[in-house]
Amino acid sequence: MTQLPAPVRVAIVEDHGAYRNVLSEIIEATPGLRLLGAFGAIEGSLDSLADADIVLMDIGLPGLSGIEGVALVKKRNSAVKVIMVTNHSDDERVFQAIAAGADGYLLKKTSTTKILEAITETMRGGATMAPFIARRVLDVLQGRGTPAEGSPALPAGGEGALSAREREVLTLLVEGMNYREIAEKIFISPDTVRNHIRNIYEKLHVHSRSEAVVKAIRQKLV
Amino acid sequence: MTQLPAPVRVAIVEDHGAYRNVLSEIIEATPGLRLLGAFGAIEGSLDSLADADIVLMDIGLPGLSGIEGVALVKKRNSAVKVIMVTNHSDDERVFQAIAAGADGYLLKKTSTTKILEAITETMRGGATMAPFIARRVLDVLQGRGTPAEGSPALPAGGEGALSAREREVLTLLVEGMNYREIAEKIFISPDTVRNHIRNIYEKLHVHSRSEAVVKAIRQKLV
DNA sequence: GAGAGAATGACCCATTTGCGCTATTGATAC
DNA sequence: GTATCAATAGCGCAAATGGGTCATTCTCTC
Repeated sequence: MTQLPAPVRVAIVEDHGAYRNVLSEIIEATPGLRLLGAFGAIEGSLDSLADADIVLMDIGLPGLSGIEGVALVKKRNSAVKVIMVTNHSDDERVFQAIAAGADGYLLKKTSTTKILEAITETMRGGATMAPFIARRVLDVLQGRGTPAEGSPALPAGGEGALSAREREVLTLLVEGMNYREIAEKIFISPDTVRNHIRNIYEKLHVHSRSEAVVKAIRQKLV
Repeated sequence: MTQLPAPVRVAIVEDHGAYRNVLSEIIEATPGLRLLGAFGAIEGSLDSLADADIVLMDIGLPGLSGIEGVALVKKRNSAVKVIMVTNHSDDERVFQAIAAGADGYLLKKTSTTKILEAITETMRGGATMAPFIARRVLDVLQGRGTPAEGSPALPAGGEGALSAREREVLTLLVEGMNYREIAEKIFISPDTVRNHIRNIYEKLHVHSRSEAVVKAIRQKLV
């Protein structure tokens, strides 16, 4: 059996002390991996990072962000592989990090075995994405933007503004549903959906679905 | 204790008999999964595929390819999740399949446990990519690597799969014009406008004006 | 208690849309 | 030379949409 010729040198940048310790212990406890250092910030750690084979980089760092960190490390030494670690798959910075050259993307809730798998796969030239990250990447590649489901709680406040129900219907319009689908989704009759949409058109000064969704998106109504 | 309300219905399309049997046995041996059917080709299996929750689809099929298969299945029932299975990570069809709407990508050498993981993650709304596939996807998103020759250009790459004329029509769609208005604007017949829009829908994988304009805006096609 | 708004539901009707087919032309590819 | 493809154009049809009008219920507010 062929072992790796030398231990894989791993560096960690994570501002949260507890999680940094968890990661450190995992690395140190794994044969074939050597912990070069565990840091709380990019600043002051660049030399070590540029000397690593793998960097596990938190995306949300104080000072220089993880995104800037990727770019800086890659600039110093493009051979370094950087795996980003984040809390939320819907983090907008996912794509900024990818653009900056990240080699993988994990969620903090990822199991330790998965983290180790990610390291070995990355060293072998692959990349690892947590499933919910991969989903977002595929969505973007397929052009299905980012739904970002959630609360229309903020009462945008404009006069002549849409009612809560109307915003709800508009959101579903933007998602491409027709009258019947919207009706079933929010448990009202298709005719009532038509009425809501009618009122939305009037308030937005449009006369078709597509005009409404364009306006909704451009004005960030949804 | 709450079990899943119903087993996940899995269908398989794989022309290589031995591997098809392997996959079938894995599915049948796993509690919570039910094998709807294992087929050697798309032709004749579409009804079953459209009724599945998950389809494991070989990409290199005789007759209709796995890519065409994804598109057909998604067209029948967009709720079906399709996981592609391929032999080679450098298969240029990876990106065609993603564009066609694939929900995941595995290599045939992927272990059975990974396949089952992929199914559960996909059912939960995630996506799974084998590391060497993920690598290629990241490369493309980062502007390195190429989505391979003849394959349709990806949205991230810029112009997308739309022809110049189609983009022109799409722009007018976003501006809220109807068929007749677009026709007058660019001096072609309304029927031709319909044809262009039809082709746009097909390429964007949508089925209505509003879906198309949403995608156009989010994807910055216009 | 009257009035205003909202949300709900319904009917009619013309137009628009989405998609099934087919077909010709010109340019490019192999 | 043939195959492919974009662009052009047409026909038919079912479904979806947009607009008009009317009505009921509930909740606020004055």
